[in-house]
Amino acid sequence: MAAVGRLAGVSQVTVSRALSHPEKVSPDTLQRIRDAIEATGFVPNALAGALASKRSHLISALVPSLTNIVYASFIATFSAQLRSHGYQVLLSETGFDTTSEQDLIATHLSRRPDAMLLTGIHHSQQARRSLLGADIPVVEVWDITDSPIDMCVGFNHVDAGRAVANFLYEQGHKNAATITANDERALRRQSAFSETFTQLSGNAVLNSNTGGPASIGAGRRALAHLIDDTGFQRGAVFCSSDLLAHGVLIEARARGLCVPGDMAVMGFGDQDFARDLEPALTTVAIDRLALGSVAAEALLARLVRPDTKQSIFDLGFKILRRASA
Amino acid sequence: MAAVGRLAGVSQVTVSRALSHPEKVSPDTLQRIRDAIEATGFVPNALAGALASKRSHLISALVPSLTNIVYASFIATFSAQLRSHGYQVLLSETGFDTTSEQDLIATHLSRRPDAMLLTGIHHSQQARRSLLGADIPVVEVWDITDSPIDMCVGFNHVDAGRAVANFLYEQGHKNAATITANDERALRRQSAFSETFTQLSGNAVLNSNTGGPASIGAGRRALAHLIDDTGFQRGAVFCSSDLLAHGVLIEARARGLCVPGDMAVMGFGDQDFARDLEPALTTVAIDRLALGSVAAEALLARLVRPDTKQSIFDLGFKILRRASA
DNA sequence: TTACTTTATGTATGCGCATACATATCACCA
DNA sequence: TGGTGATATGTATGCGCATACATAAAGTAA
Repeated sequence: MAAVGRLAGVSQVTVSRALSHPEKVSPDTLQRIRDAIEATGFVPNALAGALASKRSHLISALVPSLTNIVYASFIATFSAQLRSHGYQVLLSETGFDTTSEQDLIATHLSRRPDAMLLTGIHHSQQARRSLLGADIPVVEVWDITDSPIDMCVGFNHVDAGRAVANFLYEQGHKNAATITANDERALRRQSAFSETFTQLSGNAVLNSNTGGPASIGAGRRALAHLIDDTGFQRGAVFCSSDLLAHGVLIEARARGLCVPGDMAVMGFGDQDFARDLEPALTTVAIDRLALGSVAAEALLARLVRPDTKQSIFDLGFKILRRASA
Repeated sequence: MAAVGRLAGVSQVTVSRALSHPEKVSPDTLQRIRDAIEATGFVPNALAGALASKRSHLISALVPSLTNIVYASFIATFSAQLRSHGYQVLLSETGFDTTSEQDLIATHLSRRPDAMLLTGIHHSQQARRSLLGADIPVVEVWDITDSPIDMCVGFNHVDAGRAVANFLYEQGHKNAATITANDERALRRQSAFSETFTQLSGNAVLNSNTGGPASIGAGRRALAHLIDDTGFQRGAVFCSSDLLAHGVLIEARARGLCVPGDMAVMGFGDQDFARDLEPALTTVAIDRLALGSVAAEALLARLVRPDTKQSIFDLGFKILRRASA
């Protein structure tokens, strides 16, 4: 920066100003500085800038999995929104484990992010302490709670499970099964569903857990297991993700079962392919774009005015009735 | 760090050493320092550390799209591998546009990454210049070239297209069509396929471009278009991604076409669901995990010994014959 | 014992920038 | 003409750490 200044005939400070407050520099000086930057190929050192100004323009984000399109898509929105405000996102995968999340939080905090996004509302005590100590805006997404670390953006998973139970019961189903990935929030929806459905129909729900992440293959295998090993035959199947539901659809067809005639299938998430399946998948829509952008807005608001009050954003959900249930 | 030192009765330097070279600090001093760190909740400032040491332990990665599982999955491996060596990955989405890539490169370089990963081998001239100027290891992935900026890890897309053409021709197909997403590498495979297949069979290939990213819906619509508007009826369909092929399978079934009896379908990528479709998808397997880890290893090697010589890693591809073709 | 090495720690310094404050110049009005 | 305020630029400083170098203490071989 000093070298650029020398070339433009000004001091380092003026170069700094030309970059961050161009309106405070006279037009011709500005031009000379810009020419000098061009000529030298100067790239400002954001590390030094952050150290001096105590603002890193970095926002850290922790998601369970990058390969899960559900997280990837909302992070894409989140990042784009923040980028347009001059922030960069430092992204890491935590897995579904609060201890590894805790380590990552410490690592991320060492980069002095201006704010942080976490997935879910369950974090280790140590993690909460670090975050509180860091004194930066924090947004927890994909779930809501009355006592967020700072802010939260999401929806109520218990309500969602209940709503699906009511919906399927009202469609006339008396029997139901669930297929759920190994994900705390999905399990919460599952038990809410199960409880409500049993209460309505008087019949127990066959709950199953794939023991891993959601995938088409896992959905196929889960349905096969449900039919072959537990004798499930007719009724509704509520899957914790569209991906599982998709696998269920494939397996059902391979077995000659008619959906929704023999078996109604519901997914969760309204992923882009849901409408393109045969039959089109009935599912629960979550506005993932809104999730990403509301989370970004919330952080930005806090960064501008640290006393911004609203801290709980319930984005809700919507049952999308299509052909499969 | 000075405060921690005061509490432990040592200077700031000793604290710094305790953190980065614990073997150079006497055991009891080390313990006192660790207790002090624990007591104060001290989190080292990586920005200052990077500024002083000129090593940021940050590696920047630019991919076209985070929501494309194909990129997400190899980046997951790449990140995990680097994390285990003490590096963090700063990830951004470039879209499929070299100008926006160029801007992102500048932004990323301002954070002084120790190395950079780029997707593909086509970059703006300006981008190449910045990268060369930054003087850091660079790895370009998903493609290979004789003249990488620094290193490249991938496979030959022209060879892949040709191999698929040979494969389908040998299966006895005389007619073929292609459905390709709007992606430079996919288009290169398409034209290689097309040229080779025409040469072998004497018949022109019906090429189509979805004009956007690959998706199940796009695959369905593309097949519908192929059949309704261009009269394609029997033959082989080579899709630029498994996702498109999946859509083709659904549309074919919806139209009562038998796969592979009436129409053979090939995908590309061997995504996890390919084996779980009905019929199971014949596709081209790319070892994405290897891609991520070889790229990470290549960068790590360069970081340790800057004169490491090998710079082109051809990972190849493999045609996986399953039921759909 | 001397001289030399090893181990443990401290002092001084600077990485590259942003900020507070000082200074200089100029326009403008009384 | 002096005084006031606005505009443009510069000087001094420190952000929090890592590194080179200096020093002190203890061990080692002759």
